[in-house]
Amino acid sequence: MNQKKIPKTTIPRLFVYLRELTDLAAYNIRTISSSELGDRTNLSDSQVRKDLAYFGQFGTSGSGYSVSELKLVLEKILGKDKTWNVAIVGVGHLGGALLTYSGFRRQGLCMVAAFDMDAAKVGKKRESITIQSIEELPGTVKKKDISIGIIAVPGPEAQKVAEILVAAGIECIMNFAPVSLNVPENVNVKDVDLSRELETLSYYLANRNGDPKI
Amino acid sequence: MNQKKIPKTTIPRLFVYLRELTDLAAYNIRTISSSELGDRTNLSDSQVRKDLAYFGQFGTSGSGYSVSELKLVLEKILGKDKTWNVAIVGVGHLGGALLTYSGFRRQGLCMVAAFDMDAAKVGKKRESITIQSIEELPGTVKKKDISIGIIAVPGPEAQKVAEILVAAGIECIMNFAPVSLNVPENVNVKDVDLSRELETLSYYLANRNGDPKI
DNA sequence: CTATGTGAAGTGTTTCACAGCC
DNA sequence: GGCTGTGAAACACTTCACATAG
Repeated sequence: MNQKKIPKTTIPRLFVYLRELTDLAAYNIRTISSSELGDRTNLSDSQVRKDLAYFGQFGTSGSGYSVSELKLVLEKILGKDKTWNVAIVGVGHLGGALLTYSGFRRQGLCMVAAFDMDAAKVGKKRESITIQSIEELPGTVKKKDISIGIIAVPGPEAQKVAEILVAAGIECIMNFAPVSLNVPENVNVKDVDLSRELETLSYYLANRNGDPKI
Repeated sequence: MNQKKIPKTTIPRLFVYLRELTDLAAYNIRTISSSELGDRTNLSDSQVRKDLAYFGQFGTSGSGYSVSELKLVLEKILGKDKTWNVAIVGVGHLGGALLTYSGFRRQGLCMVAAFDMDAAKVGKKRESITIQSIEELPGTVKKKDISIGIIAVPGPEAQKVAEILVAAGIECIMNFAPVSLNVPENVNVKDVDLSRELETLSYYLANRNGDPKI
């Protein structure tokens, strides 16, 4: 086995490097060293080298990495040649914002459908996407080749929505509801709990100077 | 030194336990074992026990933990008796959604001010909060005792905003911009990069069955 | 008999430090 | 000289397994 095990933490960092390289390329910078790339991303130089070394040898001793070459390599590794169709379930404040969030499309993620349980919202349009009833989800997932589902419904509804998504064949879920979802092993769930993130920040605020003892 | 080092990963989990305990208390469930709490949060029983044991001995051998007691203990540890004032910078789609996101208030986080660089937005109201010019930030932070800042501006503006927040005395920042911020050591930054999270999900989608090699 | 609390073992990740190359 | 690629060491976190308590 030639291939070492790649830490789960490495992949998100590769996306960070890629963004930085895209910026650097725009400024016509030709080469960059691991330590400089690390400075720009708040990571250590050895971290940068190790992450990249999992996938091959792309650098040149003495001068560093070619920006354009490394950018291409990362795009290949990360599958940026492909685009993925995304559906959102729950078009409240947050869901609506995500629906219109321009950052996704730039990264090869296409928001192609939106669903809501609220009959009053069904049929309304948001940025060229017509909100559909949740009953239409399975059919739309197939028809539009959707592979990622975003859950942006209130906590108590989230598990039910997850089951509908899984039944429709979705294997990648981004969950904004503050509950722990139960899904089959083959389904990948990424929890993004905004309150919890903020709360965690505030914990450190509360225990800034004192000890974190009870 | 009586106090063992607490893993950084433990704190977010304590918030997860607390939410579950709040649910359990609402259903009048009196006691819970580590393994049952683990099942409900998708964590292992030993993980639950270890996390709690960092802060003391709250369980009873043979029967488990008292729901009400543990809930109280966690609220104390996590500083849920306090509330924190939050300001948001950047009232676009995402910032606007966060501004009106009801989940924060429930968790002791009060959104009290909003700022935007766009003069057209300044003076407008969103959910009882009047959008202010960024120049007013330092004064408002002091006047309203704001301790957490949320950055929801486009990437290129984020670093500048971070500097303004830091200069105003903010030590906790939640950053939604897809850039790595440079801030002094005493400032706590939590990056929430929605595109990156989705991209990471899609990476695993792309490499589901094949090897993740280049 | 059930379930906690906890050292010890195991696993995963990051940093160190240096040989080798440009 | 400067910088990469990489084993080895250090560190961090999770799981195991069991003595101990109700």
